[in-house]
Amino acid sequence: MAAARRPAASRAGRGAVTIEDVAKAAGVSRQTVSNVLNAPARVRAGTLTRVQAAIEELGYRPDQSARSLRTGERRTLAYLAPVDSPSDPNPLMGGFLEALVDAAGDEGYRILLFRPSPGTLDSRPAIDEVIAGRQADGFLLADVLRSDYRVDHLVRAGVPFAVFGRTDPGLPQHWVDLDNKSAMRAVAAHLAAQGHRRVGYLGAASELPWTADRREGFRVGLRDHGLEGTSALEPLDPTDPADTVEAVHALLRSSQRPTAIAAASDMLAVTAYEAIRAAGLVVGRDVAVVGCHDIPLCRILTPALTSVRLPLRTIASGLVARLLAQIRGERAPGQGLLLPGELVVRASSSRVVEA
Amino acid sequence: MAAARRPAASRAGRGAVTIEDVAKAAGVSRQTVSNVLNAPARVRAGTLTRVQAAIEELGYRPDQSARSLRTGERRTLAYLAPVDSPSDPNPLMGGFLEALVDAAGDEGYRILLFRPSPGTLDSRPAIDEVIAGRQADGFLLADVLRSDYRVDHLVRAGVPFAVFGRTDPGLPQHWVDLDNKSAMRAVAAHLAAQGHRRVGYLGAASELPWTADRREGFRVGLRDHGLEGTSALEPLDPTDPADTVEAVHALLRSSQRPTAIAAASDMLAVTAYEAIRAAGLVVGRDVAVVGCHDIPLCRILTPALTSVRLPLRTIASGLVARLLAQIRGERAPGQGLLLPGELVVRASSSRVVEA
DNA sequence: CTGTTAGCGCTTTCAA
DNA sequence: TTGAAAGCGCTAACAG
Repeated sequence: MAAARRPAASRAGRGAVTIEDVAKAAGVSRQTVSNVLNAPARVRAGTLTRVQAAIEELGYRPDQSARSLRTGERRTLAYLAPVDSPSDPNPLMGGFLEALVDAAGDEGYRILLFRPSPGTLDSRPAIDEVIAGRQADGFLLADVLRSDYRVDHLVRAGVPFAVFGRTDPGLPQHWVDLDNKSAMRAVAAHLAAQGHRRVGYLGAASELPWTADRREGFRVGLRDHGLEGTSALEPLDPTDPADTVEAVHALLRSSQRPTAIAAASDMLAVTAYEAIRAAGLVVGRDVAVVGCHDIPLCRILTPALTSVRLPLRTIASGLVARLLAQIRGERAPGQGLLLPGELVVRASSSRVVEA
Repeated sequence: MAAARRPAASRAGRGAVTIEDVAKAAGVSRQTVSNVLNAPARVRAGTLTRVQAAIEELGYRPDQSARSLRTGERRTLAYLAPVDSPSDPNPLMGGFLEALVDAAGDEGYRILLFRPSPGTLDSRPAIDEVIAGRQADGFLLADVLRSDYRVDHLVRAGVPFAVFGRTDPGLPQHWVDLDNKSAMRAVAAHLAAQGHRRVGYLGAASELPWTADRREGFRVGLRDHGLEGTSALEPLDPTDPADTVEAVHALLRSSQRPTAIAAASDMLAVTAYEAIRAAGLVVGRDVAVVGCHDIPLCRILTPALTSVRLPLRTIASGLVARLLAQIRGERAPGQGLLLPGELVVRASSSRVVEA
């Protein structure tokens, strides 16, 4: 057999089992095999099982390239990997990608990772490249800004896409987002329930929309429960811990020293831990702390950090569902999906404060 | 036209600009356009620029599926995303993937992410699926075990692949790995240089080969410098912080209390921080700490954590180079590549200890 | 229900 | 140096 003669790379390249091989083995024509795969209803039961047996036997899978060329479907979704600043990588990116691969895989789609070519800031050429090369049926984006030129570009290109986050209304888009406001309201509610009256907020300074949303949500939460908020601080450079430490110290030194601090992210919360300790106070006893994102570290810290968990799998499947609905031309399952975060209460905020 | 009837997906699907369009625009035949792309030397300078102008003008890119069908090349590398335990996600995975995408992109290749279907533990069916569907030209693997059935499977399948890590010798493989032993020797050397005499080691209990390598390297490092090592500990469940805390306490309570602790990973080091504090000691002053991996958190901690940085970009480009060499049938640039980690000294271990 | 025919967009002989 | 013809593996019409 020719196939057996080829030593290496035999299966991957030429010489792989084709639809013709299956047809021959099952004693039918190519077309019947194709029907078995794409329109089983048209095939008589007997033939069906016989062909399926042959497929199984030979380990046949349709060549994706051939199928794509014919149908125009790529069965691939392109994910634009965020230009992750090496200084502040997203520890959840790995988990999110896995969730994405699983969600897409459930629907028979694959995930193609792409990025702007190194050294380039503009993602548009990279997007155009994928479109022009017909490498994907649609696009997935994360970390979308209020006004995002990438979304703009995809809209113009007339290509299906879905985003995690969302721009200002005005641009048509299918999106999934964490309900940042409600999440932070819930944090405020939790702190109120624990008996806290004076609480501080440690915000991040970033153009990502959740920055403002979380602060606003927290503000509303304070009002809901008649809490007294020490001023919401905006460290200038969230990647510089010294800056954040200074901000926390300012909070702690204030005449109205808060008994709890809510941070806009877990990383900020960690810095708050350090600052609180440096001030001679004990986290969880003197000052409660709550973070956001629920990165793995939260469980490792002492005390373990209360945080808002991102429903990564739900986000991923929501994105895939919305994107596929467009690709298939179905009515979308609602254009946007606002997901609640899950408050995971741990030791950093579980002590009840006396009035 | 049937194609024009399709409403959305217009550019991505049918109706995209084809080689024929370019040929028409440039007033040449299809093949000439193809030659411009694949064998520019064969085309007269004048024609070349004219065709290139038309390509630019129309934004033409060859349809990947068509090209693949013809050539057998997929220009795609499949990366098997580790089955990331939700309990212990790898915070560097995002950065590693980005490095991989960049390295592959430099060579004109894309990265296809794939995983075993949810609920399945065995990656082999997923691998077979990619092979049989001819979706990739080769495979990339990480977190390889000493005896790894996935490597075994790829060898059997006769498909090109490269791994981050390596199995026991015996299986043919092209690999890139961190020189874990040397890295830990360097850590020991660093601690010796700082004047430490009694140092402890906090090991992880895992079947990943680096676990043993790092411990062994550290042991050798101790000998090199005549250091006294408190027993190397193996927390039973590295994901359970309480367990690790207990281990560190045991170290600190020992009659030969170490003045420094080297941890096999940053996460363990963080737990060591907590345990040291719980014992009423100050990290960096009473006890120096060193981690490994240099996750972003290291810079955020107080004191900032000394750690061994993984050269992710070099790892990625080394993997891609080795894989492509096989795919192209070139002689590989050396089968294995052992890379040094970079010791990043920070405040957690920069105080010099008096003798 | 099954087989025949055609062609997706591209590259690769081979001729001119 | 350029053009004509063939065909990669598959699926969608259509014919039997």
